[in-house]
Amino acid sequence: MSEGRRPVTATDVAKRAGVSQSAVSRAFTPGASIAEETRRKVEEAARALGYRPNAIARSLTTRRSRIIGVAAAYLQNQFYPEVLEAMSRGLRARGYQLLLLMPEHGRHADPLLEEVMAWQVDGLILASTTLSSALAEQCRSAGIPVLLFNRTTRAPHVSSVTGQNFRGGQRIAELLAAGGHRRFGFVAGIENSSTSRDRERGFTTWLARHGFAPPRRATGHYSFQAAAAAARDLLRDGDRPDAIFCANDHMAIAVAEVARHEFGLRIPEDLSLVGFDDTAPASWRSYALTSFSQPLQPMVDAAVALVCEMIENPAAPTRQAVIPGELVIRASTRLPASGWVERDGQRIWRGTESG
Amino acid sequence: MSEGRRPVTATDVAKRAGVSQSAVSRAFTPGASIAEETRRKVEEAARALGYRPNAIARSLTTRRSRIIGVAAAYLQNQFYPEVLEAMSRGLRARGYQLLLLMPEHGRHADPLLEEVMAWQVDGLILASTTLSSALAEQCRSAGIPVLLFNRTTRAPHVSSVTGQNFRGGQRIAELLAAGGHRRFGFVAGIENSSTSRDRERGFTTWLARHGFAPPRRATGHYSFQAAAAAARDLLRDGDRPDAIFCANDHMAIAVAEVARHEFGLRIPEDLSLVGFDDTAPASWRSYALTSFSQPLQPMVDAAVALVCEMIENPAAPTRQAVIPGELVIRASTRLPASGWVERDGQRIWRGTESG
DNA sequence: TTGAAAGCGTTACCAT
DNA sequence: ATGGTAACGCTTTCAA
Repeated sequence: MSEGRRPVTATDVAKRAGVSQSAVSRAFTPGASIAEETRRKVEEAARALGYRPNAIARSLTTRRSRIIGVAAAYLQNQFYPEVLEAMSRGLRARGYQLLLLMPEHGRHADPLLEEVMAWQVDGLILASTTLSSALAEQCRSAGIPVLLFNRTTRAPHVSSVTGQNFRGGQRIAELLAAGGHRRFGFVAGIENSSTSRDRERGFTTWLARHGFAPPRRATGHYSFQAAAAAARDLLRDGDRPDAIFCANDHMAIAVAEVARHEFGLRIPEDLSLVGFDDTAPASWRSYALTSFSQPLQPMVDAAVALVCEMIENPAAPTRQAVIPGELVIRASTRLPASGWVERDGQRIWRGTESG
Repeated sequence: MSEGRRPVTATDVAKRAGVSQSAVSRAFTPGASIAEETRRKVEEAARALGYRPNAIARSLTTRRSRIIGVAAAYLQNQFYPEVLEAMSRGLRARGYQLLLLMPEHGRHADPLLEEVMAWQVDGLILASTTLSSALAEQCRSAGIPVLLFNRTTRAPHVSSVTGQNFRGGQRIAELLAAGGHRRFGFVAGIENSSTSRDRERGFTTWLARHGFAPPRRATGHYSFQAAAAAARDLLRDGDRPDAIFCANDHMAIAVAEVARHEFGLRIPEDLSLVGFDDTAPASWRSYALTSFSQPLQPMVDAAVALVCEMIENPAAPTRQAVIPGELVIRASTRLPASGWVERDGQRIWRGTESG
């Protein structure tokens, strides 16, 4: 009620508890040496006054903000919101806050650098395939730990967490070939995205090695609209693919819509379709999209652990964590006679090769 | 290169520029009185040293963090990620950062209070229908401006930004009645959510006033799985509804899946379906969901403007902003002979009543 | 317009 | 274990 109430400080608490302000600080510092009796008095006074340590002042003296910047973009793709949600929880569990950094639409993430530096973030997670590598480089050279999530960069010595992009692409080629397909298509994400590139390389490498013609390709820029356009491109002429692998589920859904509703194709009778990520919509019955999974929680757990480790031990060597996924077979692709197992009500592609 | 490089401070810049540290501060403070020549010298030195003002230190003295806490949950619903994205950009444009606060799964948002207080956020946006009102109350009484987004609360004197929930519900009833439906169903979100309640009230009020039987109802808890279960409930017995209004698109999609794939119903021949929010998936051809829109950008713009206003003028009266939407008719409902107009390739329900 | 100096609310380092 | 005191990096008086 009293409007002009000044926020309660440690000094207020100290006064009330009859101890020094330092003692109050100790009472709120986990490992500090303080008598049980003193702590009790402080806690009581703090409770009575409604005191909470000021994180900003603390950051100033400790020179650690306990803030992690997370740069994201492209939240239309269901994968990222769920990542964000899990990251926020994961970081919080370790006492960090998540500062959300969204680049302006122009796609250059570099203005974000201002915020990153100004707020002295303890670490930065780049959770977007589309963000510029320059930002990562600048932060690194400013001594801020940078972790790439769901992407890598050409520059070595940058830690990252990704799924099995290359292997996923291979597995998908395997499954489609086993399903009797011969004319393949690929819808890429953004061209210079490592994620899309690796998935494509896995796909084409396997096909080439097994004597198949290279897939026709089009670019979907990770966007729904652009992926729809890419689908029109691939499906237009007579020699259209009978199986299309899209660099992620979000684009695969766009392709499914175009194939069905604009070209009247049946999936998988006329066209098999595979995505990547295994996001929620992939399991919606209308799409029943075969997809190589990127297990959310393990990936996020790894990212949180890694970034914390980098903060605590800046000298630690960089690491590229690759979290294993699996190819979940649904109704958008033909089911080969063998090569898969059933587990928890899902069909998992085991592959035709050992290993 | 040099590992142990200490961050550059204003004092470093001052030394190099041959001015006082205060002058450096002024050079970076928009309205400050400083000679052009001095500013130039400071800027040059700052550039040379790579100086950026430390936002944390600034916050400590100004007693304004320029951080807005945004509490969200339920990012599975496409509406919220897009809100988050727009909010981050909108806040940034006004010099604020977005601290993402995700409650633990237990659904009690109250532990978030710790962070809100510790970080001295300048304002708090509660962007989730499911977050506890208690948090809002505690913040308000701590003098932190609170804005409810896409929800309201029983307590008066809390500012909010919502869509036209009540009116939307009415419009939907109108459209369905005009389409010749007689047996209505409603899938609620979380029971004590103002948003779901208002939408339902609009729906049932209109139906009652026009002599229709009240809709059968089930609860989807804003969750995909629960909404699917609700659909099974509503569709199971012989006297099933021939039109279902779901409190949001996310649940409507779940209902569509169940109706089609478990009950073999055709939409809209056997069952009309309406959602709310008009999120991206609503326009996907496989669903073509009729939906009352909540225009994202206007809602977010209003929220950002409002929260900034509350920060700058804490004495300002509270406001409940209601952002108008419209009922977009797609193929998931029968199209009445009249009552709608075509605009930008979309069919908009104009209604049978004036006003 | 400018510089000196006093905070802002903590933590960290001293002695004690 | 405790209290005093010096930072932390900035903004904001206040004199000059």
